[in-house]
Amino acid sequence: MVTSCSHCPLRKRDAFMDMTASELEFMQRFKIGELTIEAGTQILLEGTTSPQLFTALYGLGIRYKTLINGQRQVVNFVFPGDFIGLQAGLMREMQHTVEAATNMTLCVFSRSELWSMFRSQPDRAFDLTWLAAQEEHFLGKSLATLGQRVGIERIAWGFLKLYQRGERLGLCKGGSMRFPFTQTDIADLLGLSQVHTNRLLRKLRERQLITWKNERLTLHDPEELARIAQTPFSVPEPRPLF
Amino acid sequence: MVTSCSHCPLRKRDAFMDMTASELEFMQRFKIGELTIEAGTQILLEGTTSPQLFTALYGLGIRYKTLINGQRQVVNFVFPGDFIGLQAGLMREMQHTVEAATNMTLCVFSRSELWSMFRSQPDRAFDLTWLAAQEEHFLGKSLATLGQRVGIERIAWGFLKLYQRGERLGLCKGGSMRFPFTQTDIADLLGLSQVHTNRLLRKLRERQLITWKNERLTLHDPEELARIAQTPFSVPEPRPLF
DNA sequence: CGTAACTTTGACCTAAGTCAAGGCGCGTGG
DNA sequence: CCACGCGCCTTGACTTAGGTCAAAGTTACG
Repeated sequence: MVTSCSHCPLRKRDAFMDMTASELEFMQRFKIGELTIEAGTQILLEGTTSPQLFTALYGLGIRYKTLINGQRQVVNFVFPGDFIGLQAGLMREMQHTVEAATNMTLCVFSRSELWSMFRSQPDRAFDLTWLAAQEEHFLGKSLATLGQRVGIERIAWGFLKLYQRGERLGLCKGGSMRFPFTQTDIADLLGLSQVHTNRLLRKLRERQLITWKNERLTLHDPEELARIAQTPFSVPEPRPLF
Repeated sequence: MVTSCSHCPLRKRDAFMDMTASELEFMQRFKIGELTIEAGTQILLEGTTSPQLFTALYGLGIRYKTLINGQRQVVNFVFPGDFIGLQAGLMREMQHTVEAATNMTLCVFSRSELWSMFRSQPDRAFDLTWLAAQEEHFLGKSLATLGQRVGIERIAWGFLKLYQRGERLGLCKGGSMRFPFTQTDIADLLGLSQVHTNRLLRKLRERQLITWKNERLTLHDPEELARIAQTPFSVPEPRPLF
């Protein structure tokens, strides 16, 4: 049973900007189905193309690139509301793999309709471009983190950003959120080894800043984490939902 | 004296995709002037907005972010044909600073016309989105470099990418290109200290892989650099010019 | 000729990587 | 119900890439 866009559970959240009736109508036509997949499954594969584009409706995922020697760089995590497949839609092929970290539900869109969207829905096209620019912005921040911050700062930064995204989406209860990732995921995100990541986590735990067990992450003192990470503490603004 | 888009010296290069007559006509209207600036000048400033957007016509520049402790992360270099100000155009403000490394000439566009472009020129809007996705792709690769590669690999990667971009634009003569950057720029690009960068450069010089003096960079063996960088050796495809 | 920006080199230090072993929790199958 | 295997986390011992500090050499330029 496919949810109609007019009943989309995401759209109502204040993390997302409102949609006009005509936008909504278009999205309804653009949407061709819903996909439910199991944790660990790959959604889109680096180097391939896909006739489908997605938006995460429910669940968490992970985006990563694989180098030719097998090393892995985690590019970002996927949260509900995130658009998946921009590159597959616009360019020849995906530049990274997207994998489900939990069971996920995805909205499915038709790639071939993307071009018609640019013709008939300039506001939606604008939003999509905005999303791409936003992602570029985030990657720039990540780049600065890997290039300029030391281990403990990176970890603090990573957890803070992750948590802020979750919070914005209303995914956090009492300072804690679902966190289905491994230490290796965090290590590959931040350019650290798994062993070193483990030791840095211990430091944060000893300083009572975080708790992480049973796939739940709790931040006890986000401001202090922000201080360590040398980053201003701020909540993301509303953004278009795609 | 402002060059008309129909005589744009960039558009003819095979690095860029062709433009239809109607696209050309639109660009002509979209373009409101030309800006010539001196080396060292800032074009757009992180955290500010601008009524103008630019395309680099001539010269080289550098994009960077500044952290609150003053450290600098170079995000990318600016080559002729690069669009400057996407974030200022779409989002509230710029997320990084753009600075001229040489004297530069820029095409100037009106920010307020950007939205009308999405309405009236879907193909141009599509191209702009493509560009944003392309930049996202590049930043992802940079992220993987900083996160997963060791110093010597990073330097080899950086030079190779830089050179390939120059070559694609026809900026290289006999294996060498203009290179108005400093060791500190390279260090800040790759997340290394200036001193260590210097030592790694010596290694590359000793192995006869590069020559760099008088603001000129020569790659003597790009394939070997690609091998060191663990990256496939490939030439970028044509892309839309904005 | 003097100053400033950039590069080179040496000496030293430390953050982070590697290797290796052990522990813990969980699911599967005998 | 136990035991084996597997994935993940933890910890110790050791090594090393790369950072920091400092000084001297170069080059460009007013």
